[in-house]
Amino acid sequence: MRSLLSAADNVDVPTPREIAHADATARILEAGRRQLAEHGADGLSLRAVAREVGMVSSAIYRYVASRDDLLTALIIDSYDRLGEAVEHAAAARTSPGRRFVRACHAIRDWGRANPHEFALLFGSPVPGYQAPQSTVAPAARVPVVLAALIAEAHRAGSLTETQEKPLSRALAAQARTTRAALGHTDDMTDAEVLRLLTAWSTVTGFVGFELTGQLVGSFDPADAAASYTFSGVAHAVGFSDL
Amino acid sequence: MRSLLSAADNVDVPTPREIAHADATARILEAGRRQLAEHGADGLSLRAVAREVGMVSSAIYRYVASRDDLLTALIIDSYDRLGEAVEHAAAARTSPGRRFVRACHAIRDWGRANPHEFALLFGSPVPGYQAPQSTVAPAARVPVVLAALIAEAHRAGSLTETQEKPLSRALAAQARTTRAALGHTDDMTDAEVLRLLTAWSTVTGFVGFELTGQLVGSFDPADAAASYTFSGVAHAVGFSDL
DNA sequence: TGTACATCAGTGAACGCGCGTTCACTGATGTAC
DNA sequence: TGTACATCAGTGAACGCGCGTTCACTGATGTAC
Repeated sequence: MRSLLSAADNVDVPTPREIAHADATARILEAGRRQLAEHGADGLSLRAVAREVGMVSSAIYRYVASRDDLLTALIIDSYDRLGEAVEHAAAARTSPGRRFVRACHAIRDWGRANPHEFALLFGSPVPGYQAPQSTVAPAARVPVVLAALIAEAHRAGSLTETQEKPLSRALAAQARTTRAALGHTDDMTDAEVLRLLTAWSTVTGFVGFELTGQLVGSFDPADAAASYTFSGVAHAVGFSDL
Repeated sequence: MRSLLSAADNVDVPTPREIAHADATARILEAGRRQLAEHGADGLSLRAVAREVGMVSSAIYRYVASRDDLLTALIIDSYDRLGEAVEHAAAARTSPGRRFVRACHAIRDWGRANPHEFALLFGSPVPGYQAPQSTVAPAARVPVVLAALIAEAHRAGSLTETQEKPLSRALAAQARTTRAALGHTDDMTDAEVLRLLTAWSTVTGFVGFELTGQLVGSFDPADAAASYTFSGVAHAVGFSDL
């Protein structure tokens, strides 16, 4: 009976061993996250992770194929956490424009709280490391949120139509592909997706400046400048409901 | 007579030994630059540099106090090269607005040609490394160039006055300080220096996206998007002479 | 229900590596008289 | 002009370190009959 049960359950219900394995993997990821937060991507070492979870270094290989494997998992995890924070901020009950600004602030807040992770995602490419396909979807989460807000305003007709420069054929094709990838073939113009690109660049660039200390001596406590800039960004995107 | 000569010359003319020392230092910097370009900041090792210049590793310490010392020198060098490229682009014989766009492209071009250096300047903070005061002036070169173009257009009266949101007291104070630091107390408004901040953020963010592969699958060969974006940036700053 | 076997988690030692930095040294190049 | 001495460039060995990864192993936990 028991064997029958477990045979049936094996299809979807995890065995105790599988649970333990998943638990240990989670603890390793958590330790890796702490390592990453404290010492940055280059300070991430399997041996240190092992030490932190109370294993001998070789035991890690039961759960993780290599250092690069762990790093990839942490990148995906970081994208997901940032994405989650931004999605949460964008889910407020206000106008799309206000939610857009909130999303920008969420990006900044997350970056300030997790500077090394932010740098891992948007800063230097880790030498010798090539991001695999599995990071693509998580990486798109933030743009997807921003795009949804723009499309919402577009549908509501509240997005200001600025006079647009004509796009070259190549650029228009890229814009169309990108809109399709974001799921907005019909409720977003080519010019709008390009304004999204600009906005997203501005916010990331601003936060990058702040985190790498470029603003020291000018806009150093950058809260006021951030608010001003993000409002301006939303305005430039065309939101009229700020 | 010789001793008199060399005594007199010692004040400003370098002795042969000083020349040799400067030469070796230059060769070490050059090797460090190559290391940095190829393997990134974390792949930079004094031993590898020593190998490349044909010295034994300990000999490097005749010329460089430590690894961090070399890294600082390379950071300054990178800022200076980027600054030089941008200054050169901004020196063309056209309208300030067009020169501004040219400067943006120069930033992008330099970043694409020197991705690891770009990442060193604007990407992740190197773990455990604190940028010393000596990097501040070189770091300001690009903003200084952009600010000069804005001020030039301001003086010519060709800068569009958009309706500005009022600044908070704190932000206005920072804007004033920044204008003063850039040497534009009288020919630039607070709003204008904030538009500079936004523009500079956008360009850096855009180039960062491109270099870290965030644009793969959307605006991947990013030339067209870059041109479009940088024109838009210049327009947003207020240039009407594009 | 109890025994025999397979699976898996974690150990401990070892591999080879490259690193930054120190130190006592050998020669060559300059300087002072 | 020639000798005595100081300065500096570069050598070679060594230090202690932490790393990623492999491998043969011990026990404990599960599975099959």
